[in-house]
Amino acid sequence: MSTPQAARRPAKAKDDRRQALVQAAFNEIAERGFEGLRTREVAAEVGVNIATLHYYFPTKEALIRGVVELAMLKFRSTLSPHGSSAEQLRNHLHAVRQLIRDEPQLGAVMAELALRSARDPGLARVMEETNDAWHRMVRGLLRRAARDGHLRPELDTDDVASVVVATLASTTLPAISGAARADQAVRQLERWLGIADS
Amino acid sequence: MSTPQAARRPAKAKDDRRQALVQAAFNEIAERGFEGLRTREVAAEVGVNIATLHYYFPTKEALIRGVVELAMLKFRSTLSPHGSSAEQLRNHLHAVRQLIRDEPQLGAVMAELALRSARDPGLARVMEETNDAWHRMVRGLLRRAARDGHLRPELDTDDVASVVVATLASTTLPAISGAARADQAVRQLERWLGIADS
Amino acid sequence: MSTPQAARRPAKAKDDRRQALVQAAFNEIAERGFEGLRTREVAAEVGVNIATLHYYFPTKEALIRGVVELAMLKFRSTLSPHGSSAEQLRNHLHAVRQLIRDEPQLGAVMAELALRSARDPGLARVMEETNDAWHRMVRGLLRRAARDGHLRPELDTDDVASVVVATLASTTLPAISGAARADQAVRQLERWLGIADS
Amino acid sequence: MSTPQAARRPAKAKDDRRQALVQAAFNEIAERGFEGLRTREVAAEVGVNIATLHYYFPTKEALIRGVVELAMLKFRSTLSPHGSSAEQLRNHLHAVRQLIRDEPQLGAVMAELALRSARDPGLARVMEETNDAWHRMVRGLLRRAARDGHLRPELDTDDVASVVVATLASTTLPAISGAARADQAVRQLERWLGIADS
DNA sequence: AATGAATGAGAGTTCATTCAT
DNA sequence: AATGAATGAACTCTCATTCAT
Repeated sequence: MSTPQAARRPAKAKDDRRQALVQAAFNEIAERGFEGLRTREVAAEVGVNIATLHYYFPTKEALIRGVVELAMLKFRSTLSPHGSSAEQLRNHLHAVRQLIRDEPQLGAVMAELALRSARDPGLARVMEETNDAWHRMVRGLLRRAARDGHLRPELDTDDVASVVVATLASTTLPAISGAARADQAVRQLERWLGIADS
Repeated sequence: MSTPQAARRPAKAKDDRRQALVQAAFNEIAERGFEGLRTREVAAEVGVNIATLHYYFPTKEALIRGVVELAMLKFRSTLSPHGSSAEQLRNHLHAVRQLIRDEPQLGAVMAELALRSARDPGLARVMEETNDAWHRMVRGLLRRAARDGHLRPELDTDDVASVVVATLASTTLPAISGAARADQAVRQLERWLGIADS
Repeated sequence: MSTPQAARRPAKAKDDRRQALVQAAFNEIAERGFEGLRTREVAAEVGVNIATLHYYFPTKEALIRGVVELAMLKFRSTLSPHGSSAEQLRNHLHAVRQLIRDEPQLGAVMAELALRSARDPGLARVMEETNDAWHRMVRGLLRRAARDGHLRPELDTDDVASVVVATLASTTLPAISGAARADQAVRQLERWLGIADS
Repeated sequence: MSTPQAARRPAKAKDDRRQALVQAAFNEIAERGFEGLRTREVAAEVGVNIATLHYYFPTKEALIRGVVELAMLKFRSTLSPHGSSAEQLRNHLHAVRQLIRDEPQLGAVMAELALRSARDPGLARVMEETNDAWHRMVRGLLRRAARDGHLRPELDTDDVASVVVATLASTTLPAISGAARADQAVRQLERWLGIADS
């Protein structure tokens, strides 16, 4: 039906539209919460008919699963450490802090997903995996820093990782941890870890 | 017709039913989130007609405001410190940790409210007040502990309070901070503060 | 509990409250139409509980029947002719015109009742009686005026009465016959009848 | 699949259903008044789901505005005079009289709208425009008739038009102006205007 | 005589989903 | 691949009415 050479790449176009719908749903959840997520609004944001949305996602739940994937993708892409061994820990703290500051939508969606996972075992599994990966990564950074002498060796890296992750995670709840408080917390974390700038 | 002791107190009865409805709504939010809050379900849980619910609360929003009050009451009642000056800090950490562990519903509702406050300025104000009070209280405990020599004096109590509050607050997101992780985080906090049990 | 002299006149008091409720319902119908008649609003206007209204009027329909009575009473009290034989006709035109102008509420209620009578045979009978009485009265005035030489004798008093009643009745529909138009119509009627002032 | 003549016209089909819903609402108002207008009943009369009604009309008020348009259309289509100059006036009286007789529903709806316009400024404007147009048209007929010598020249055409319109309008209130009375009134109007048949 | 509390039935409206085209 | 039209189920809210006191 289409020559290999000048083929209209249907799979690609289809994927584009799928992604556009997922991104629109992501935006809606960030702005209005699951409480205010309306499939019609998502379709309208992309400029397609509501029936078209159901062509790509048979149910609202399927669309939400798409949002979960997207959110995990966005979040995990920030996790990978970079920079020299000594700086990776501080880099990570700053990266996550900045991620939530620059794209608060991701924080909002992550928090919405965290709450929803209490009622959705499948989602709970996904969230747990992501969270475990995060915890392991932070713990790895801590161990390396300790080995390199940048950290007091008597620290239990598992426990410290829990505080780090907990503190960073709480920045997704703006009502509880305002921007200023989030900065204070991260700064104090750096002091305790002995990796403060100055 | 009624003994003085068990006298019928109509005002009390009305308050009772109001509270029963608020508590039922509280439970529903904890279990299903705002996403799944249905007035009919709330009425059914109390065993009254949906019209009766609207007799006490003209709108769903009014009912939700009732839930906000209840949640704030429940949470603030845990804030008041107790115990000797030296132990108050540790007591508080344990009290909040235990509160979320024993009544995870309160944690769930607090987190739901935190997310909702992003779309509800009135709620945002209430949450901010409560949170500020919490922060101030923790900071007060830290200052007293520092003055009494139980804490390293060079610590910035404002920043440390932010970490403490952030860590404790994150325990309301079970998906991010499982029970074990929450315990680890609190333990590490105690170590850093120098108030560990053993 | 009360001496015979200073007796609380229960029958009278009861009637007073009944009448207050009917008058309040009358006002509501005038302001919002049957479409907007709410028993709770009627009770509130009188300052009593909704259950008290149902003590006096078992159903909404019973209250409406009270309003019908009141409207008929108010309207019929304007019908009785007065003044010298020669002036009675003009007096009547002016009286009705002024009644609707001064108490537009009565006009509104009469029109509401007129429409409702299409669906309420009992009301239709009452309205027909009142209207027939009105028509007969106008016709009587016309006949007397003709007999006294104040009117052209060749007029068919029945037909003329129909025009007079129709024209006056239409003043209850403000949307169709504004105040100015109503005045014009009455003036022209007087000219045709030869009873104009100047 | 479809002949050019009976081609499926989607735009037309949509309009058809819209009109069917408006006509059904029109019928309901005529039969039960605004007091008894139920959207579910309207949808049922057309044989569609209540949600379908809301697909075409987002709110009940929007549906009512459709009814207003329809009523105005129906009424105004009768206004255009026809016949020779001398007969136009009589034709109009008969046409309106017959309209209300043959389609009493239109009369009922017009009266309902007249009453409602007291509480609905937008509707009041529409009614006033239609009514003014009617009044002007009747006055125009009167002036032409006077010019052509068919009418006594001393008549104030504005005032006479008011009586004519008022009398005809009152025929929409069956309770006040029964069929026989309406005929009498129109007959007498013709006599006064000197345009009676015999 | 009067009321606060409660309710059944039903109102308008919303929403995810389906289906013919 | 896409859509306009349609729907069933459910939602919040209303209202006349009832009942124990």
